[in-house]
Amino acid sequence: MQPPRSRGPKRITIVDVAARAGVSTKTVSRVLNGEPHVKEAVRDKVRDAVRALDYHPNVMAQGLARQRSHLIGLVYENPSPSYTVELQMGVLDRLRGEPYRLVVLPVRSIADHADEVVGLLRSAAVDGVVLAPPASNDRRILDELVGIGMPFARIAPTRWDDIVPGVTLDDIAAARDIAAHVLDHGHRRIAIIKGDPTHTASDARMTGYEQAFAAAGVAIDPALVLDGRFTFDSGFTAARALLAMDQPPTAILAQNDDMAVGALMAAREVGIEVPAQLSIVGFDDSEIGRIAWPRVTTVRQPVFEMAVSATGLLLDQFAGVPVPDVLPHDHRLIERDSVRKLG
Amino acid sequence: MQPPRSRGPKRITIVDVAARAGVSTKTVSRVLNGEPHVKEAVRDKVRDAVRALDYHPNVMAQGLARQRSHLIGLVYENPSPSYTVELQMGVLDRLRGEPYRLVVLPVRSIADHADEVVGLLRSAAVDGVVLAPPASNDRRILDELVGIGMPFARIAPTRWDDIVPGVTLDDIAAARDIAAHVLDHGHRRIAIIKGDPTHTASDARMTGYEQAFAAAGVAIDPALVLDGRFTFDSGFTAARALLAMDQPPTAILAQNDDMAVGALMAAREVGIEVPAQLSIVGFDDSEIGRIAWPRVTTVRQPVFEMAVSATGLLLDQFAGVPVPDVLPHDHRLIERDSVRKLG
DNA sequence: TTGAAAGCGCTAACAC
DNA sequence: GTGTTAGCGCTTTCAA
Repeated sequence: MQPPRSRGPKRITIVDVAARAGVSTKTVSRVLNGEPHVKEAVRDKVRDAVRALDYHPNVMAQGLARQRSHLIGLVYENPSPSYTVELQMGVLDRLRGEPYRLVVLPVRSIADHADEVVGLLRSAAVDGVVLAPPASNDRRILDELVGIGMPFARIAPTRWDDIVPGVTLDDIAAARDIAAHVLDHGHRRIAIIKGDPTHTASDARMTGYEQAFAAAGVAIDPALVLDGRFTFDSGFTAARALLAMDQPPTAILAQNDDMAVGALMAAREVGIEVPAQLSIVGFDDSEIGRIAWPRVTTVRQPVFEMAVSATGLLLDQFAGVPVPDVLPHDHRLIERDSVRKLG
Repeated sequence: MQPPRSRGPKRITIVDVAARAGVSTKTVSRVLNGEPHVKEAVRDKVRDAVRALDYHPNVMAQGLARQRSHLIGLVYENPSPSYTVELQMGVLDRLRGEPYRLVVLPVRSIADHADEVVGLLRSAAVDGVVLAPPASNDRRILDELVGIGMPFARIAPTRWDDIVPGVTLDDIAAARDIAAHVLDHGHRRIAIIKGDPTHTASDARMTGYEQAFAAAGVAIDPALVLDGRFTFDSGFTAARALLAMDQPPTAILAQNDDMAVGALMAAREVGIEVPAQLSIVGFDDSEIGRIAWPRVTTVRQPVFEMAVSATGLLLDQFAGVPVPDVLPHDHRLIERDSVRKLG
């Protein structure tokens, strides 16, 4: 294929439409934007001209003139694919039918690149941004955003610092519930696979676990607490180490479903049956936990719905509608087949 | 949260930078865009002013002036999440470090909305677009794109019609290989779960199956051929129907991995063991097939790499570099644990 | 109800 | 090397 590929003939502009309809460009603009004060007859003439010429407004010119791009950004890290997918689907779902497009802005490591994120947003010319964890918890990013006056919506931050709006989930309570569930089933030698240490959710969930252990009067064995990365592979690796111990745990609390399924795979590789010999629970209620075998018991975090809500928060800000500071979302224990009653 | 949220003080423009640096706006522009013919001393002055003012170019103004948005679109349907994720990651991977952003443009049903796709692209103001199947096969979309001179790259179309460029995979050969693999293992009563009927890949893969069956002298039983949708659920449903038959198949060819894993789940629900009592194979080599149990035998389609290549094709077009018409990618049989030798 | 003209912030063409 | 002057295509005063 040869390069030149000229951009075709000259583009049709609002001037052409105005000329053809015999009106001014301002009138065309009025019709296009549904503004009042145009006679119906004139409206029709303009619409005919638009159709006849197959006119499409130049979005960048519009953007320049009205100072908005009709683009929104989604900033996220990429640890768990299942989380990311739901997140994105939620945003897209809310955007359906709205005159806004989604620009995806994955950031390798928010912790390492926090100072570049806002520059990224400016250069992407987005009107606003949905911040997934851990960006939703990054003080530098938030402060800068407030500084330049760019609207945002925070997803599931672990602390607010009076920076709003956002949607929330009680990570601590959710983690407490799932840990309590495992403790209730008689497990005492329980391992924990934490998420990415740079995500504050990892600490929040750990806190929830600790509360449940304390309530049950059980001590957490530090030797059984490992760091993961929220990925399948990291769960696999951590579980393999755990299961190779002299005194392997009877249950594993993984801080998300990807890692739980990774742990499942590790158990299988060494011939340990779940849940017969080992119980495993996750966190999130991702697709991956539903299709695994056995299906993993988890605590549901409504990621899709939170993404929908957060996007709504953004759209409302654009519309000048007052928005609530915090939109809470509920977690829910989902009992499936990966936990067994002990003793 | 209250709405007004003023857009802050007036934005800093190139004029401010020029004034502060004591040069013309054009010179600032030159420095910013790394153009030659500027004295090093002047360059420094401009850079200092940029830093001091925390100046960020207005992307829409740039876009309007140079007639490019630095946005690229990705058009896809959403049947298989695992496919979509890999696709998107491939595009994003290629875009890393490039001054282009990705706008995701999911379309519910390409077949039903083909005529709206190009309008969508225009209104998204993208410079070019990566077309995933089935959009990459839609003649209307392609013709319109050629008509308005918008660069594109087709991913794995099943027929070219001289509309290039794109990346390709031999769906027929890949399907033939995986079917032959199952036939080689002695299976004769083989069911087929096809993909979405509106995707031409479904027919191409079917053709590959037929060739393998013909070569083995085996007839395809039409009663064992069911339509799926490329989703886990559709694979589950189809397999359940298959396994409820008086004479259930001994093997299932699913046209992608999501459906294969769905079939796996269906088998488990009725107590049929895979691969002991039933062999199942997929197509794609998606993440889902690797984490399932047993891990599913499949034929690899390098979706990620194809997305990378396609995006490269687009960037090269922007750069005016001549690009190859077709970039072929290879498939590869991946033997795992879901097929058993019969008899 | 409609239009003329002045931006929006940047780059391109052409001087100097 | 550097600056001047037009646009890019649309929306917005503000008149009429």
